[in-house]
Amino acid sequence: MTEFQARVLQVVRRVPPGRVVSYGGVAALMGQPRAARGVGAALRAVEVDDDLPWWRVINRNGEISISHHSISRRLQRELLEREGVEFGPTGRVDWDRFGWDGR
DNA sequence: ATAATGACTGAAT
DNA sequence: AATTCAGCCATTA
Repeated sequence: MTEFQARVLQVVRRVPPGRVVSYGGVAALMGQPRAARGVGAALRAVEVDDDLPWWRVINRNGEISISHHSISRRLQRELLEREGVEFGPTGRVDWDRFGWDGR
């Protein structure tokens, strides 16, 4: 577990149920606003435990960002909808309604 | 130490 | 509004 990964998890763990945050958002909350890609790399590498709501992290366009050949992609949307997050006709989440700013 | 790889983004088209 | 491009960055080989 790298130092960077630990800081990422620290932020992701604070995202409330029914809300979503972008990779860049997590990066910003860590005080490293340009590390959006690094956040993705960390979530890919880290071993997910029960206390890590990884599914509440999506890309800036409000879309799920896991590559299409991944099983988790379908799962992520299901987990989000289960907590009340709605996807529009284009399969995108509205930031004004479900976005989390860190408070 | 180097290079390749994407769960990224903002600006330009 | 949708696509393209060029930086950015932690991981991994």
